[in-house]
Amino acid sequence: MGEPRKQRANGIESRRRILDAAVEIAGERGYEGTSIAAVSARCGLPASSIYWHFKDKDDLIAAVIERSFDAWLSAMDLPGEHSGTPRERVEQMAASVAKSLVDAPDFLRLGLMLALERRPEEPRGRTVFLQVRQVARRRVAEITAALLPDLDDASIDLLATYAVAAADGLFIAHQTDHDAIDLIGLFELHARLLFDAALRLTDPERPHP
Amino acid sequence: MGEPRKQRANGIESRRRILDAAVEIAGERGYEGTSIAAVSARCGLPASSIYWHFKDKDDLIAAVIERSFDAWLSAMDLPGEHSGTPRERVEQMAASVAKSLVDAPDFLRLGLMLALERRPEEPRGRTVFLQVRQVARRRVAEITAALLPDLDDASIDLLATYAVAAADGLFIAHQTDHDAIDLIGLFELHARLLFDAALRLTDPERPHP
DNA sequence: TTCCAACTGTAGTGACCGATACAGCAACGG
DNA sequence: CCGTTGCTGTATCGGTCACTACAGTTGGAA
Repeated sequence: MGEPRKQRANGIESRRRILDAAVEIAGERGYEGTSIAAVSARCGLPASSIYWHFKDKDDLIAAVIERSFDAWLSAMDLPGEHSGTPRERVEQMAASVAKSLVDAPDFLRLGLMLALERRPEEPRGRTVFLQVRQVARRRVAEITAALLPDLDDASIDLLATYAVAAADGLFIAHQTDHDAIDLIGLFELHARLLFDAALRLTDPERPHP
Repeated sequence: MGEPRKQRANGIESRRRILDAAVEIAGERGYEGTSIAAVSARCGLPASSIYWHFKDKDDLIAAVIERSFDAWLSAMDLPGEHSGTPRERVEQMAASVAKSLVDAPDFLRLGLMLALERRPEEPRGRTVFLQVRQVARRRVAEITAALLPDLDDASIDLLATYAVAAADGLFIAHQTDHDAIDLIGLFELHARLLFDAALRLTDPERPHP
């Protein structure tokens, strides 16, 4: 069997243009509001090209989510070195996440839009988003456990759930009221609150500050 | 001039049925996905009745938001008595908000769905939601200032913004993963984190816990 | 009883929806 | 040169969209 035939140059280029247009429109108008005609008009390619690259509209949206997720991951450079105190490491992580969300907001933006919907036949992009997000939550739980070994499992789970859920909320506030919200500052506060809470949970007898 | 003619009994009843159907469908499928035909099918009234009660689709969605807001407000019984320590009062408020969001989730649910969209011609329901939410944020800031008079304005603003934004995130987590998320417990944690952070902000020299 | 406002039912409007059929074109391997 | 493959252009499908025209129907006021 022959190797897969090399695709022509403007094939991947067209796919990129379609996804670029789709991520814009989906971010403006949601799943249902993303019409193929609108994507076609914005990227300058006919509908038949969109349907050549993607099976159907659901497949297109799922591809948008997946590409946005990759872009977000590479925008977020988690500090690999285990440097500094645990508190500093938590603050570094929060800053890194905040910066990545400012630079590559599409993934969380579209994902949350899909997540809030509950249509009878769930879009594939929604399940992809929820799965990825579940993985992220577990990662946060692992890191929390590594930084604060004294925490019991229930506390770790509660903290991790709170950490990512609240981060979603801060992100939405930033997206909704772009000018008035300092996302970086909010994530700094978020990190401090979380760390203090973690310390309190390790030693419930600690007096209130 | 005669007094406004009393409307017939099943006029308001029909209006209620339309709104009930619309809030369900809008909560499932978002703004664009809420078709008049679907609302008509679910409430059993023809499209012409919907257009008699509401000017157009935008007006219907706005009415849904407004009614959901009223329902949410009356589901949230904020403790009027200034009883207990400030810490206890904050925890009571958080519990009250959490309970109201479990009992009457439609307002925040639909509002956040609309808030995340950015269509060129903004739906009226979205502006209504954002305005109401801004008022709520100011109320939180006022209460914070009253409970902790030593806080400067910038800290109050930061805390209030964080408080409502994070609450949104917790709510979304609960809506998205209804079974695995204990919204009441998360709001308890939320209240404690906020109060500790407020204390820290009043006295930055306070040693870390 | 008559009248009129408050609705409801029927039957559409043109525009748009997602999706497809299919011919045509460019570029490559042979 | 040919044939195959990757991709685009045109044209259209049946279905659904928001919305409307308009003729009932109902019930209280006069």
